Amino acid sequence: MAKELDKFFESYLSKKPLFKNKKALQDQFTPENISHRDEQIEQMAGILAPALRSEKPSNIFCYGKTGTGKTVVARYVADQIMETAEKRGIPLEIVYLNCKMKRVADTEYRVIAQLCNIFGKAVPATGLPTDEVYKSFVNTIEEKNKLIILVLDEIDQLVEKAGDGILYNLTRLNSELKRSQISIIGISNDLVFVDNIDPRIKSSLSEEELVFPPYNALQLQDILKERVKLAFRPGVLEEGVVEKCSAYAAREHGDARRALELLRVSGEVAERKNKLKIDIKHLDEAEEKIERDRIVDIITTQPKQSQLTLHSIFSLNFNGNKGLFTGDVYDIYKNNCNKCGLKPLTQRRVSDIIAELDMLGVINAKVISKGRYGRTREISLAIPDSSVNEVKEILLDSLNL
DNA sequence: GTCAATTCACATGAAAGAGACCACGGTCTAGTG
DNA sequence: CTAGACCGTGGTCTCTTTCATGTGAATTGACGA
Repeated sequence: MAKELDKFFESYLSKKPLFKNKKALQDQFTPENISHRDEQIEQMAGILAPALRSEKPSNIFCYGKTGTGKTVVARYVADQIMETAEKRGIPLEIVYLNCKMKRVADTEYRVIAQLCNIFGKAVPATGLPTDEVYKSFVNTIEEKNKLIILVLDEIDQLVEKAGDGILYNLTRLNSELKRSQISIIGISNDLVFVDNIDPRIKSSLSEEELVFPPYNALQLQDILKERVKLAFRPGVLEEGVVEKCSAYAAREHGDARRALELLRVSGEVAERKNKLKIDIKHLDEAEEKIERDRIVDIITTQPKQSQLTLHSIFSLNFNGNKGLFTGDVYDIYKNNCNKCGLKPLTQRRVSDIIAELDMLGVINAKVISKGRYGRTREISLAIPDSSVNEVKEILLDSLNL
């Protein structure tokens, strides 16, 4: 066995890798030139430019669907402006914070605490009153005596979880600051997000607005080709792979991130199969794999109660029932709870869990009215047949059934 | 047959509670000089 | 005398429960044709 493994590694190394630089296909990568976003880059640069004269730039609000280049553009412009500022010794600091990161920046307290930490003031992860942390934050940046640009990525997630109070406080902060100033760049995936926040905050937050429209298939192709040059060794892609890949992604609202992921995974699939080229079949496989991984990932990270709810839906579904309703699921769920020793939750909560599972795309749950027979959710599985068994295994395993 | 009222089985909202975390400050304890 | 262990307090955060209110169409039953 040891010898075989030895051989395996040898042959692995002797193989010519398909990838030249895989990083170019990953999320955090900031390419040197960004195609089809010149307009946004120019606008953003124009708005932020006053920072170089130590004047507070307007707050910017960027929105557009996922994978339309918002983050990349923001990072790119930030990098460039920082470079200039450093060269000239201009007191400017740009902080990037992704509000979606769980347990790091998804509540008001944590965002402020995180910012304090970034600015070099240690603040406990919890335990202090929020206004205390605010004070500490104000003092810290006041000491800095700098212009600060705060990039809040996925700001919609933050507001959804923590309310818009934090934005209000942040925008108001400038009046308390004497020596430093803060500008905010908010980035949101949610297009209607601005309509739901307090109009006062809205007006101060989105002094300038940048819209990022989805890429169309041709633009995606350009972007992919650009990255392919960086990421793969020449000639490893079959004809038509890039085209099909961008077509896939364009169908999904022009999401460039997804297109890049698809390409990366196809490369990995082909590599694992010892192929010298990546063809369209690999692309299909990659798509399936991404979807399967996504679902498996979602399910394994769910809390036990959610898993049990899902398991109950599974077992009902397997008995051939077509119309599954909340009440049925809850009955089975309660039985299952007894079986594996969990304390059953109330129906109210299970109803929410079902809604959450629907949001995650694991099941379809549609609210229907059955007239005299009440209102309920009609539930069905949204998992492709090919992964149903795998998921079932995972659930049984995780629940010790 | 038509129409409004009724009714069901939850959905959906709001508020409050429980329990896990965490830091802080005070007190106790054991080790050190 | 001091560092570290140990507690109680006061705060946040997440997950739940409790209580209240909302909802949409099948059903019902009165009414008129």
